[in-house]
Amino acid sequence: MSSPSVARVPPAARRRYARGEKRIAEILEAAAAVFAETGYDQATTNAIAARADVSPGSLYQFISNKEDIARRLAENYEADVRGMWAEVFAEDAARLPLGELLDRIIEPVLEFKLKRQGFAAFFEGSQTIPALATVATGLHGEFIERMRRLLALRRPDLPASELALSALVAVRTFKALLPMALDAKPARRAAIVAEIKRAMLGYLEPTFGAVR
Amino acid sequence: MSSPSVARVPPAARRRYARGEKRIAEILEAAAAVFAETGYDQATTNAIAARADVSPGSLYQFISNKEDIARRLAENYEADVRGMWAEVFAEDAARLPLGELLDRIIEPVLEFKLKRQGFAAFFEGSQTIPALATVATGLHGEFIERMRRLLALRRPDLPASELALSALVAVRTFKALLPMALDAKPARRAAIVAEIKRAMLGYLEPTFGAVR
Amino acid sequence: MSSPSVARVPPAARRRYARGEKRIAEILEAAAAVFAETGYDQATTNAIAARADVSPGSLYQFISNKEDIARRLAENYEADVRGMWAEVFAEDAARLPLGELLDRIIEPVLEFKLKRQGFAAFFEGSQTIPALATVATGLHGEFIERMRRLLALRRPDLPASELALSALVAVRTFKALLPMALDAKPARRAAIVAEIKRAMLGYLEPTFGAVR
Amino acid sequence: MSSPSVARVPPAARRRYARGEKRIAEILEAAAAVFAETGYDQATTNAIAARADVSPGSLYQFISNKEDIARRLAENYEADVRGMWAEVFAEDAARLPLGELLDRIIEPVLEFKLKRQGFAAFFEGSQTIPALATVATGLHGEFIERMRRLLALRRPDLPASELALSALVAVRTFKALLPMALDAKPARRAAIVAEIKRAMLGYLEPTFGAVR
DNA sequence: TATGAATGAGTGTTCATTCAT
DNA sequence: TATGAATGAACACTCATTCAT
Repeated sequence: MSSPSVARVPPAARRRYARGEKRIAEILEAAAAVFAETGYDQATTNAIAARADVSPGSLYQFISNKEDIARRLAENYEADVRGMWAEVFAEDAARLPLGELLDRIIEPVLEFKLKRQGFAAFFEGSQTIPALATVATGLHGEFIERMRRLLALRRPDLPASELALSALVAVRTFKALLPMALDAKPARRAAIVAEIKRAMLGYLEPTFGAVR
Repeated sequence: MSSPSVARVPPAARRRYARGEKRIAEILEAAAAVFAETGYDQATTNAIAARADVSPGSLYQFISNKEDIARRLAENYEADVRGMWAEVFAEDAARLPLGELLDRIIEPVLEFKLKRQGFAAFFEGSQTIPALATVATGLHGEFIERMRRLLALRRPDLPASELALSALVAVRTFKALLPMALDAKPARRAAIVAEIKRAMLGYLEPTFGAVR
Repeated sequence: MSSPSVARVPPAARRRYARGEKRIAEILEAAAAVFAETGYDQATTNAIAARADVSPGSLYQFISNKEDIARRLAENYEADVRGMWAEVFAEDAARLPLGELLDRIIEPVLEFKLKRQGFAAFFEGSQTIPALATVATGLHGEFIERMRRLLALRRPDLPASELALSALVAVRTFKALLPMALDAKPARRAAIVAEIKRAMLGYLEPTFGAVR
Repeated sequence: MSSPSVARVPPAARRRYARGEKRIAEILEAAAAVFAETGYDQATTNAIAARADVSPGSLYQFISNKEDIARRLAENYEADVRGMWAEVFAEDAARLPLGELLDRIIEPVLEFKLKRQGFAAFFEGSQTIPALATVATGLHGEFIERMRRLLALRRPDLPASELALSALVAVRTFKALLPMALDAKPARRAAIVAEIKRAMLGYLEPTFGAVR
């Protein structure tokens, strides 16, 4: 997860602080795994503690309750997603040929989700846990919005509603197809990615294929 | 939910039996609502009993445990889906022009899910509940398989792997886009359905558009 | 504890209701004992359940949490105290000679507290438990107010502030001395009661002894 | 709190020792405040440590456990009470007119309790904490005994049991009325003290008023 | 068959105390 | 000596399930 900058702090304090930070990271990592395996409700704080090789009490030295763990995970995940997006949706993206643009998006998102395997799926499907639902919904909306802006730059002549709908469909399709690549054996992955790209191209090409 | 055939049973026993069946149906209906609202883990058997206007003890006259409720719901749901599919994927479907074929699929599935609103979403997202996961995965696989067979009839010349992949992509895309129509205000629904169709056509047309 | 009137309820429902009532009474009795022995904080709900010969879960069939037990105990105690007062402070009390008036008060209060031994002491000293503090403070204030009114009837010529102060002092003194009688061996009790009366007479006589 | 004599110890050790003493004093002061505010059970050692500006671990450098804090506080309180009593119950007290004797007692005790406000009340009401109950009971008994001796000097002719009872009643009454003065606004205090004195005089005068 | 009280294992959380640094 | 993270037994409370009526 993203590590905050460490500077201008006396070294002793930093060491102590760092210990706590490390523990939190361990706990969150354990929690991510347990959540991914069993779901939020079935996940017991004791199981998380055990997985993090920590006593039940230690959990509460750093987090304030079970939902707080979820919230922190969500926030870390959110920050990481934003970090990835910063590169994916860089300024020049709109000027790329559609095929290259899709490569530019599919590749890093796939890589990102591969690294977070289980948790990403858990996160995406957690509409019943308020702490996660808010973040997930927000990120989803932001993804669509970024896509919409990209499409708008290519076809400023299209009505807003059409642009919005295209972005929505594109993002939903993409999110639905990506797991095929995630779950596939590495050897098959390239072929599946190609097919995902083909599918998206098929949908977007007619309208957004040619940049003026 | 589908009611099994009732025949060749003495009338008194039948009445008793029917009464039990009715109770089960009430309980399952209540459970579907509670599950949809709160999720499986948060749903308490007491809440389900209360909603079904039945005492907690009575619940266990008809079901053997909480997971059993989920299993029965899943089985009923499965049967209903199969019933719908029987019409959707009738013999003549393969001979339809692609556009009509898509209408034939999209329309009833949308209608079906609209009727089961909350539960369908709950069912789809319950990977952590074995009783549901099995059925959901099975149905998902079957949907893909049916789609694959349909495509195979249209292009028997294509290699099996390509057909399988196309079916997979088509089904996933469809499932990902359908909620847009489900969640939309009724007035917007037709437009969204049209866009869903356009998206799927865009993907399937090049390969499966023209039946020889 | 005060039992609510039982009437105009179908007998079956009454039996069921009565069972619950009995259980609540048992639980409250057990709780009163445990609270009296260990104090509110040290008292565990499990200990209360065990003492009531009931499982931990059963406690929560009737009460909603630990504080609720305290609240109910306080309310029952309050009701019982009010019941006793109704007789003690009857209309004619103000016309009694002071000595007889004191007998009229001391005797029933002593008897009442003897029956509730431990709990009364616990109740009186529970300023840190909001559920009890409110009731205790209220009852205390009411006791003083009743005494004040009694004294006011005897000496309507005295300024209000003096009457209030006398009532305050009388009640506090009485409450402080009563435990001497409670804790004493039964044989000594009469002598101590006499001394309590003498002490109060010594304070009240000069001002309120002679009714005009 | 009373500071033990410091002498005949090498200066370095003394400084260290003194430092420890200071820490203990700070901790005990913090504990007294926390106990007074929340009660013994609700008071956490962490809260005490924080209030004493000390880490939780450091607490145990000086005290051996939570009850030990209470015990030390009780002992300090006991010592302070004894110190006050030494003056109050000096040799000449028995020869004073009763009114002056009461002044001699009421005044310093009131002042003493005013200085210890919260803790005194906490201390007095802690029958469930053995470490405090013992000391409180002991002090209470000692107060009565001192009073008894005073009364015995005035009326050596009275039977022991009567003297004991009078002392008991006097002390209990006094303790019950004193809080009225403690809780009163300073302006009202003198009037209340006068009333307390009047009440006690009313009880003691008849028997102990005139020294032979 | 229906009821709802009864059960008790299990949950999240706290906190007095210990211990590595 | 001082720190504060670590510990783990306990606690209040829940809920799927059972059982007496």
